[in-house]
Amino acid sequence: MSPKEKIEISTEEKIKITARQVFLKKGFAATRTRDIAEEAGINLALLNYYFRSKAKLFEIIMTETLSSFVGSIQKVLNNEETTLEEKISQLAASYIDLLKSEPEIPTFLVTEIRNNPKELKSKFPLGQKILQSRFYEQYQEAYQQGKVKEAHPLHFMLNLIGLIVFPFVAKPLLMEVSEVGQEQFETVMEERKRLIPLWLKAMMETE
Amino acid sequence: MSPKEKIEISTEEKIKITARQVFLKKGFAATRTRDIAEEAGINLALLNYYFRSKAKLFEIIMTETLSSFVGSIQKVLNNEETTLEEKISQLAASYIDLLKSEPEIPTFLVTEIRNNPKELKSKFPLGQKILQSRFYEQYQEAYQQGKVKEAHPLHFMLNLIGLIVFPFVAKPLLMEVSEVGQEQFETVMEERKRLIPLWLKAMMETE
DNA sequence: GTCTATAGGGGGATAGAC
DNA sequence: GTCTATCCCCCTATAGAC
Repeated sequence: MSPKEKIEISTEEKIKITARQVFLKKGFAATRTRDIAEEAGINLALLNYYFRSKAKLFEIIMTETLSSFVGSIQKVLNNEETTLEEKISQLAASYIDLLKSEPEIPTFLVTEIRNNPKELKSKFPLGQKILQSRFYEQYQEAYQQGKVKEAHPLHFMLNLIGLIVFPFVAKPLLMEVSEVGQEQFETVMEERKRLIPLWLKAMMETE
Repeated sequence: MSPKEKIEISTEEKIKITARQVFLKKGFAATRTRDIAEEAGINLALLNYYFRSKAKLFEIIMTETLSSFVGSIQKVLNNEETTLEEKISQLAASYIDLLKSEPEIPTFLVTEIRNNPKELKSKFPLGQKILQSRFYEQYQEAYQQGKVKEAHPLHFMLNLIGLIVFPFVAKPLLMEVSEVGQEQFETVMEERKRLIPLWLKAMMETE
């Protein structure tokens, strides 16, 4: 490749990128391969040439999306240099940034897992990874030192993730049903980067 | 109708009940009218005889589900006899009870609104109803008295609803990805009836 | 590799008998 | 009202030319 050469995206890559957008937006069932082909500016036959079937293509997208999602979080969870509080702040900030750039991810995952709950666990032992993380260790330490009041860590995890993710799940409904617009939503999410760690601290000290 | 007569469900009603279950579980796009007919123990043609089309049937289900959902909440929001704190407790308790009996509702609403964001607003001016509620009035009073620290009420609403609803949205993923089972989930949700009001109070006093 | 044309099947809807 | 049989469209997938 000469240095002058324009960076061209291969047809295969173009299909994948487009497919990702469409699948994220509409979900597997509601997506037609024609939508993808059209939007990618290629012929429908090419999609099958490269990926054999809609299902295969979808599985690739799904796996890659989950991998990068899980991977990005694991780095934070297992950082040996940071305290529990710092990890919470980092999680809130990086999660929110990620979801601001791809707000459809939570709804996408929720609907696709509903329709196909199988095989996820074996591929992504997420629960296990959390339980084995430095993050979880630090949480347990805090609990033993009496800094955390509520016994069941499930509450803590639900609260941490829910406070971050739920607004994105509720966003379409919220924007439809109220006067909240895109700009205001983003402002509020920026504020939450700061607020969520404070809230969680206050919640953890409550019984 | 003689008093002795068994209470028989009309075919129309039977279709509607079944359709509701299937739609809630799989969503509009992934549901086949054949699924509904089969599970209702009737013939496919009957479905169209009574409801003309899949879309019409779906719209009826959707409207009724939303109506009862919204209605049940409005009663709590506009109760003149209760304080803000009591309303929060009641909302948590009755919402959680409702969702324990029909846990698919949140995911259902989220996915269907994504696929069809139109017309919801006009039919259910939910945002407006909240802003005009006694509940919201009391929240504003609390804010003016300095009991609530954070300026934007959107945070408060997102937190209130998110703490209640998010676990149900995350439930399929949670149960797939961890060792949490149905029983444990229900126990945790019962605890949250008590905890959410406490947490919210603590959060509201945090800046 | 990329296209056109078409096969093949599934699913929503209807005609018409009972 | 309820059924069987069937239509027909839409969508996925493939065959085959270029």
